[in-house]
Amino acid sequence: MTLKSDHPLLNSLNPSQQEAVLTTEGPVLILAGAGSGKTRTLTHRIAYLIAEKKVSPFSVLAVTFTNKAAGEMKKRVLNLLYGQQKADFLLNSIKGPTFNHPDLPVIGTFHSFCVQILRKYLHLLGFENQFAIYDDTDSQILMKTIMREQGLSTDRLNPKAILSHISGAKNALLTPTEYAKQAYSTFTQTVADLYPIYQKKLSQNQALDFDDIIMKTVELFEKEPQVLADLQERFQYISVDEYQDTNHAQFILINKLAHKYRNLCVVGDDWQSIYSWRGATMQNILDFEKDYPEAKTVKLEQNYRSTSIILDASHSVIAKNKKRTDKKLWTNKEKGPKIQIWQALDERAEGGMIAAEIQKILLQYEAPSYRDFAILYRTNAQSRVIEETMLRYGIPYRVVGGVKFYERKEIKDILAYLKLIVNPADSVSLLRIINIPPRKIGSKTLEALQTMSRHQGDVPLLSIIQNLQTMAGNKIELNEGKTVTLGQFVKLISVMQKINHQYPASGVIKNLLEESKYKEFLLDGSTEGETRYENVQELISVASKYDKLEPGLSLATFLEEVALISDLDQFDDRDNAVVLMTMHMAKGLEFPNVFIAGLEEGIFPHSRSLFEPNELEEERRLMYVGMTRAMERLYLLYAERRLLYGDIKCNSPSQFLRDLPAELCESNDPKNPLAEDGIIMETEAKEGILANYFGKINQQSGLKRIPVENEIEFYPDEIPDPVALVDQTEGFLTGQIPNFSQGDRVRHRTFGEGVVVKVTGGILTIAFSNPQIGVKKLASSVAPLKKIKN
DNA sequence: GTTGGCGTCGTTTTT
DNA sequence: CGACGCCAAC
Repeated sequence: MTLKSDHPLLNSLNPSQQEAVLTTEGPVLILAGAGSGKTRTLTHRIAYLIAEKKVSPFSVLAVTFTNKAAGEMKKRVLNLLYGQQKADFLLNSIKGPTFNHPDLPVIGTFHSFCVQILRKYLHLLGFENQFAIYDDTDSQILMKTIMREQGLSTDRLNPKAILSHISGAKNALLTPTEYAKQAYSTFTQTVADLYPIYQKKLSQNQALDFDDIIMKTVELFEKEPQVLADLQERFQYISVDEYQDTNHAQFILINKLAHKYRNLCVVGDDWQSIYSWRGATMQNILDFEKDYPEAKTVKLEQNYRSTSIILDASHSVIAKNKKRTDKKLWTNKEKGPKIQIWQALDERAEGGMIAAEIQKILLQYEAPSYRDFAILYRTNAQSRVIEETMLRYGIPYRVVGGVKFYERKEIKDILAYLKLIVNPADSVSLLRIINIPPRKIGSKTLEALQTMSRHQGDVPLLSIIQNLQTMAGNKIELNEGKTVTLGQFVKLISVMQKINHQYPASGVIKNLLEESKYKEFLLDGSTEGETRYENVQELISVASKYDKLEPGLSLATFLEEVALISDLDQFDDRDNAVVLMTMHMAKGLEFPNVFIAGLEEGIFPHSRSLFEPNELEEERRLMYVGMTRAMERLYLLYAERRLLYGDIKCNSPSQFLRDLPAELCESNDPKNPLAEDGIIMETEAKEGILANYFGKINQQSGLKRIPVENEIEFYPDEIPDPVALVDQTEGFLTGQIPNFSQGDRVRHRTFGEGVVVKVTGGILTIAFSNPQIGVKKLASSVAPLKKIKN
């Protein structure tokens, strides 16, 4: 291949990247390792197509998984094409998708791209083009309603589990009939019964759930060949980012689109496939060369992100996986500091060690700022304690994900109102807010309305209420008072619909707050109410970004984007704050300093995947993703014991630590977390701690040990901390919580009931009523004990 | 119809 | 430990 390295779009790229850019025609598979300049290559390739190959931007499509990735790509492509000034101007002046813009490429997520198509063509499938988009919560409410109607108890059958099976079916493009054919158990049979009802209800509400958005688009392509042909003709050059995360439906969707011109460029890394639980099939990327035999494959193996120590260590972790392609990343970067493996006393000390280290680095080096640090974890629940520590240390932080803004009650309420205003058929939204603020419309009234709706062929509830006014003397036992109340609600909605024709999105919300009395309802004098009101104000400011659009369209566009927004999109890397997020969320990001917390068996790898080899491999890929976020320093932490689901647990250090080469690491653990026999098994809490304190010290692997710092210093002095402290003289742990005294009756999780006969420091001597167990000594701070009434 | 108290339940990752 | 659902009392 001749290298035109003097070309401005090529001269900053390495040879493999250039090759990827220059292969403009036909299918291309770019296997891009972590930190290998994947986005850079993709954006340069798109810019090259347009600027050099004179492909019309209108014919270019690039699909990503997150809005953030799409936004980033859009920004970078426009920068390359037009320079920063014009790019910024363009980005600011266009709101919403570029689907209908003649001079810009379409760069968006799978979902937003499909929504654009469906807004235009869904009527061909018997839906209205102004459909609503249901999120998980909406779907759950709907499913619960269905199950109640079907007389299925939501106690015995979990609506979430049913929905997740339906989701799986949709990801595999199975219609209710097809799903029913392969139902193999009583549970899947139940799912097979509920799936068609769920679809019918969605359709009555003129709503699609997330999976429908993809599946309906594929259905549209199948049933309307002309639509597909038009789109094939339009999108002659297609790129897909993170191809390893596509599910079957997305795979089919893209293949249909690319079928005619076959100019399909997919980019991905099977080592970073972490969404199989959501239907992603890594097989799509592994099979690309089979699906497109003429494909050109380019491997990007030079890593520009991490030090060689981080790169080598993460490589030895991923190398343990059996199912993966072979590649070897390399770097020009220096070795860098060793990976720090730290054992903390408990989850609070873990947070303390992280906070102290952040402060230490900030003092030691002038350059880093808070935004250079990320704290990653497996589950959102872990963020809480770390957050508290950050607060105590006065370190500015930002939690991405977790308690989600768009899932807050007040936000969902306002959005439900807005959805109903735009789409009066949306009865799920109606049910959510018809009695918020309280209007004395309770379950009795609603049941009556729902019955009427069913008898009239599932007419939307709002129409039922409207008709109540006209058909005087309705036969259902709704007294006049109720009819009046309901009439007021209908009036409110119709007033708001008029307002929607006069004001842009933010104006509609402001009016709504007054008209519906929702503002009064929130501002009840409590501080909590004020916070909620602030959240609503925040929503208004988001909505005001759509104020340039004409009334009506403004609100509709706002709702559409909000429905597909994720919390990652709220993450602003210009914020000067330490970032806390899950490793899933962190994919695609990079930070100079990364802490991974909670490296314990049962947490990471998660307990649910411990016994399933495929899932364990996915956990290991997640570990790989987490580690490769780090540029300079990487810290891996685990706690000796941890408060988990209300109990104190002692988990052994994560098995992934054992995959690390000792010479690349330093540890403060007196035992060796890297060695097989240094691992204590999960045991009764007390035994775990004793094993840790008196257990065999394993020195054989050559792991470099750093001086053990006094863990207590990680708790700030000024704040009294009730957590157990190490009693140096006895070598035992003395607990302050909870306080037991002689004579207390207690219940132990496994030993059953007993009586405290002696208290020495934190050690309780308990006589259990079960003679097989007898008298035991337990550490009060960690034993799973509860006081019970005498 | 609304409120609050109490008990039970389940605890992953998310476009 | 926390969210949520159910039931009993207002």
